[in-house]
Parts: sequence; C-alpha cells; structure tokens
Amino acid sequence: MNNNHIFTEKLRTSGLRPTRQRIEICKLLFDRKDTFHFTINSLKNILENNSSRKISLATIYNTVHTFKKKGYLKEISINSDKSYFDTNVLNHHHFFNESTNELIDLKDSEVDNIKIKKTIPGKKVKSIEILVKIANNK
Amino acid sequence: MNNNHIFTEKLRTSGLRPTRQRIEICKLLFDRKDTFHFTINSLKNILENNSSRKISLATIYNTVHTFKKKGYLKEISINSDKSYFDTNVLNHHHFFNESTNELIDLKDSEVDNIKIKKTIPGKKVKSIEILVKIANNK
DNA sequence: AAATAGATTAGAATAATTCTAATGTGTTGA
DNA sequence: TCAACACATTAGAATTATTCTAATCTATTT
Repeated sequence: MNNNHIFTEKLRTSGLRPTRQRIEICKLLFDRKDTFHFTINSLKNILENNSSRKISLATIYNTVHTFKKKGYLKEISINSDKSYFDTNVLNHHHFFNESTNELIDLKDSEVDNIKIKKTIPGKKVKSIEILVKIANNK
Repeated sequence: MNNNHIFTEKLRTSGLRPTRQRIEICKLLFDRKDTFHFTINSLKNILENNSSRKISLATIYNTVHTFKKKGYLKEISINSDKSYFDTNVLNHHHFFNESTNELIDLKDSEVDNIKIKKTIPGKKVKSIEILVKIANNK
C-alpha cells in the first residue's frame, strides 16, 4: 500500500502537476508524524538512498521552493551557509544546536508574547522569528 | 589626517597583524558614527570603488570572519542567500525589510523581555535573536 | 640583517544556487 | 480519440558564494 494518490491529489489541488519527482519528495517530507527539518543537501542525500531513479539537484531546489511558495514548507533563518527548511508551517520558533547544527522546534506557546516597541512607518510586519542558539555545556 | 594608526593599534592589541588589507577594511567598517550593515558582496563593491589596490574576495571573507571571531562584527540570521553582518555587536535585534533587503537595528530596550519556557537538557543558551520581517504596505 | 616560524593573502577549487533549453503534461478542438 | 498547442517541469550548464591551500609576507630571534 502507498499514499501516492493522496499526494497526487494534494498536488493537483494546489495547481501543481503530480510528477514522479514531486511525489517522491512528498513521501519523504510529509509521510511522517513528526515535523522534519532539513537542508537541500540532507534531502538530496536521503533521496539518493531511497529513490530508484535519480532526481537532479536542481529539481530538488525547484520542488522545495515551490512547496515553500505553496505554504507546505517554512524556511528557517540561521546564520549559516545553508538554508534550513521545516515541514512544520505553523507559527513557531527554533532552537539551533550549534554543536550539531540541528534545529529543534519551539512552540509558540513556549515563548512569552513578544512586544516590539519600535515601528517602521509605511511598513507592515510580516513575521516575528525567534532563534535561540544553544550549545553543549563544556 | 587619517586614523590608520588607531586601527593599527586596535589590530595589534587583538593579536592581528595590521596589513594594508585589514586597515582598509577597518576604515570602511569602523570609521563611521552609525552602525553599518553589509554583505560580503556589498563590502566588495564598496572596496572596489574606494580602494587603490585590489583586495581579493577571499581576503574579504577572511577578514570579515576574523573580525567576527574577535567580536568586532556580528553575523545576522536572515533566510536569504547571503550572510549579513553588523558593526553593532551589542545585544540587539533586527527588522529585515523584505522589499529592499535592508536591515534595521532594533535596540534591546525596544523589545520586551523574552521568556523561553522550554529548555534543552545538557545545553546552554548562547544567544536569543529576534528577526522582524517587514514589507511595504501594498 | 639573515634565518625561521607562523600569519596572511589570493588564486584555484569546491559548494550552493539559479538559469534556461529540452522535455513532459494537460487541454482543446477536429 | 488523438494531434497540436500552451504552458509547466526537469535537469544540465552557468553562475554565484564560500573555502582551501600554496605562495607570500611579517614579526621575532639571533
């Protein structure tokens, strides 16, 4: 049994064509209970090990950015050399473990309301993101 | 008149050799009253226009990272394709204007105390960073 | 002032991301 | 049903960002 038809439908509903590449990536990203954090590179490695036919790196970029645009993925701000993505698109924040380069979700309810006193005229706030950097106790 | 000797001293004090390249970059970054936000690329462009002798891009990377390690620069988390740096190394947060890709400082006092309720055992918090993304009112 | 050790630079190599020509998919109309 | 067209998608090639390392420079010791 497999869930391909579910993803096919999901893609069609979003106005995206259900290609082999997209279905494989969907299965990897969304066929799981927990939220999943990844970089393009880690996703590429997993795909290489799980996928019968090769998916070009450019296609992985295309797909991830398309899914982000559709609201199925969230991009996380880390001052690192890589972009991190999250399958949890609900409002939430992150821990970033600098010792292991891993992300951990931080529910909105686990952070007290943030009040920003400064405003910028003519601009509207699109999002407020908190990143808590952590590291191993030496 | 120029401030080269001041930067020479500052560099020596930090255990860094006062090379021509570093002094030029110091003048550009630190010889100003306001804090300065930049990317490696914007810095490269400014140096190209202000510098008599060419500084290799690799050297700009080296220098910026060295200054960051010494605590003279702060790297800012933006989920963009570039790393942003800030000459303001005091504890503070940022607005990021998505319409123009510009950073604006947000003083620590302009943000209410942030309380994180979740903790990660065996890890210590290194920093808490807030990024407020803004955009033009359409 | 020459020799040495180690720091620094910058061209070359690599890694990350985007561009675009080729290919594939869905739709329309005969 | 099935061309043929219009547009979406893929993936190799090109570009851009970053790192590596051999060559060069600087400070120190004698």
